[in-house]
Amino acid sequence: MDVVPPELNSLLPDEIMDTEAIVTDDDLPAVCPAPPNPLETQDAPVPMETEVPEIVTLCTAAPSIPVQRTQALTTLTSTDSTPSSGTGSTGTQLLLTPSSSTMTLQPTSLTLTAPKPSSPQVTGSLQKLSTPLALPANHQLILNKVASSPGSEAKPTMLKPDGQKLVLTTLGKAGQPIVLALPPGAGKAGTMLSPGDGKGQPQQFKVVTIGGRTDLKPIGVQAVSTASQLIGTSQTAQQGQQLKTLQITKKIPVSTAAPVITKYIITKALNSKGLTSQTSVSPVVTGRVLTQSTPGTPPRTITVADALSTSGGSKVAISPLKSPSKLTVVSVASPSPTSPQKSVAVPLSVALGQQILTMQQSTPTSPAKAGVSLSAQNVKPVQTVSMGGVPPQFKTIVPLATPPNVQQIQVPGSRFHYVRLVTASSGSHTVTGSSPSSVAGTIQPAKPMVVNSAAVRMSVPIVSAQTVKQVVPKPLTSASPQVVTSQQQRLIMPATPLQQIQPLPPGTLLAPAHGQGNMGYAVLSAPYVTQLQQSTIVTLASNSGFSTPSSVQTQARLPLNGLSASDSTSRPRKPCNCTKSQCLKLYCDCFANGEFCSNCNCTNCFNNLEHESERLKAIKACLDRNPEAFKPKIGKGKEGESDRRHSKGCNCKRSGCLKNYCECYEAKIMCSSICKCVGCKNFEESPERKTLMHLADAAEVRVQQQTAAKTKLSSQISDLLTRTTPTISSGGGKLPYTFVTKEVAEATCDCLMETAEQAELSNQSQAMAERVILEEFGRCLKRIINYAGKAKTDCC
DNA sequence: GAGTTTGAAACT
DNA sequence: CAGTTTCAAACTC
Repeated sequence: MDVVPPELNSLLPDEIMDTEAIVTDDDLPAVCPAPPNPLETQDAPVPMETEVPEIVTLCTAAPSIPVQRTQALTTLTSTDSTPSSGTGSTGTQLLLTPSSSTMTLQPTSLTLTAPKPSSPQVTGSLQKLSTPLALPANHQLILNKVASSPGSEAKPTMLKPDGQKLVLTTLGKAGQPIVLALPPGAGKAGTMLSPGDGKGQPQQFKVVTIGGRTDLKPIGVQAVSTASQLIGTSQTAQQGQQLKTLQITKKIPVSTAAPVITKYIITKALNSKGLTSQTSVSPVVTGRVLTQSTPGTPPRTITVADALSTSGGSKVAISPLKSPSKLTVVSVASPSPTSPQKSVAVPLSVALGQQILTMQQSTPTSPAKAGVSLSAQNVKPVQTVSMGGVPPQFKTIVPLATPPNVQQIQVPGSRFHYVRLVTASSGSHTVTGSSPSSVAGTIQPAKPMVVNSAAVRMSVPIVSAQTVKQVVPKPLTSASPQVVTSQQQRLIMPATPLQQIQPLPPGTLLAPAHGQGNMGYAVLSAPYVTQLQQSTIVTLASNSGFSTPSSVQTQARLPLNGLSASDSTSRPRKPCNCTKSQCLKLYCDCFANGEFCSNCNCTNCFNNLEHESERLKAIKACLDRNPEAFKPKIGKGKEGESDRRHSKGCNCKRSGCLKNYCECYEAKIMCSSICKCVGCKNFEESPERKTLMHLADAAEVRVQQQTAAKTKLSSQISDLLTRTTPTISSGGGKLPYTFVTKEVAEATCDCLMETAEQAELSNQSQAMAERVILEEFGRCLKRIINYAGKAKTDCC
């Protein structure tokens, strides 16, 4: 069994997990469908967003590349999702030619094409990257733009403020990591990545390196420096950004070769201002990196294909959450082709906020082909259905056509919840454990195609999505359904406290992975994980050859609502009790919050994966009625007003806005000018409100004090009794001291507290109260001793 | 826990 | 857009 290495968790930058660091952008479209793939005509055309997503395609240009499986990644092409895009003189090209002898890559070219005519930066600029890459020693290739158009680097303005830098890194395979960095100029091309929302958001710069040797850290460093340069040159606003490099070492079994130690180096840009919203991390999938979330950037599709033969095709979709939220990366296993030479084009489709990054594996049958073809068009496995007006958070990707088994793994101390999806073909692998030390062991040596992935959370901008894309499960078209012994799917899902994220509906995409790669990845939002937990897991287990379904059952289960136990306690979600709405109307809080119902008391609930189609219809209906239906009701008020206010205002008539019927009061905010309430008492100077507040505060303090007192008392009593009992005798002999249980101590505390309260209520003096309490305590002790003695006697 | 009240959502 | 109905949560007893 593969277990997500705990190291991934520990090594992942905090910012990744920090939802607060996520930048939200309402303008981002939820999902960017990948451009139709000419090669895969059977797929229905992917609906396009209103905003045309740009696509970045990484593909290997050299079909004839020597079989050394390694970096087939040769071409990076970013094009507008528009089919016709990409032609234009405006394209920017980056040429990369690895000079390192150690590199198995054929001289290739990295081409970035930004078809956006409107972006001046891109226009007519052809940039070449210095091909002679340094670092042959460590097998690292870092692409830097050697000659860039004068404007690109020199002019920070060239980059849109919110422009995002695209850093493509590595794919390195055994000891040959490659880092591709798109310089600002390229980023321009990157305009594709950062469409001009004009939000002025700082660029994000992330470098992720996967695979390669253990000594890759330097790469990260270098990448960092590069990134820093880029940042410094391209974006003035982002000065002071810091980069962190994470290194994750994994042993990745290769099909026929000995296991290779692969290191994941995640370099992230940190905003010196506090790591906040500007940080994002490129998801690392199966040794591939692909994505960057770019808050404020328009929908874009990035497709990357690399020559990694070991990985299975997969698609990754990250659905934007209503607000920053956690994303889950799910690896999807698919039948792997029999082709020994695993040259696989792996289109990765990831939707970040409005970006979709499509990873797909084309399963070439050519035995000796290291060549990788990759294009956005290969996104076929995933079908995106446009749901007009559906918010991004509802962007949904329908479960895999061939649902995998899911195994949930919770790594102690990790904020991520891992769920592994295991395809039916998987053997009887069992989870080896989540201990950090088992990293290398987490991957079955027998699984040649297993690729490591890192859990990455990306910042997902809030999208005011006008469209919803739904990914429909596609039938596996991959060639040979050869059964692979180790097809595994791993779902990595960070679970963060809900309060940190806006509840998000399923925004996930699970695309059937094709090809040899046994791993696919998808990003799931927590609700989906919950659903998977509820349904898919079991279902899949049943129909799969998975020999140890029980193991699935016994896997650490995700806490409710995708929250860890601690998280759940921090903000438990109230279960709904809907009876007539099928939980498909806004009456239902779960639905309104974009969550699946989980552990609710509802009847005839349709707010789950089993009724995804109905649910989507309902979502659409709600959005038709009110496009803002799923947006947070509590938002920022106008200038001069309170920071928080109800977006629509309340309409209370009888509650005085001082009961929880009032949405303003419930949100603990005061009514504003837009409220239409009658007899409102929920305003700053309201005496009633102040009284309520004081009462509430007093009550809260009282509860806290009582709790603290009880705890302390319990501890003291327990300690006292524990120490004294052995010597306490009743009728001679020692009493069993095990009778002082927690329950006994607590019961004693309850008695004392009750006595204290009665004394307080009867207005007794403190001295008197203390006396009464002590007397009660004495009685309690006596009773305890008596019972203990009796128990001893009975026992004897 | 049952019944009532309340206001948002849905409907007309 | 206004009035009415439906609905589920909040509240009361």
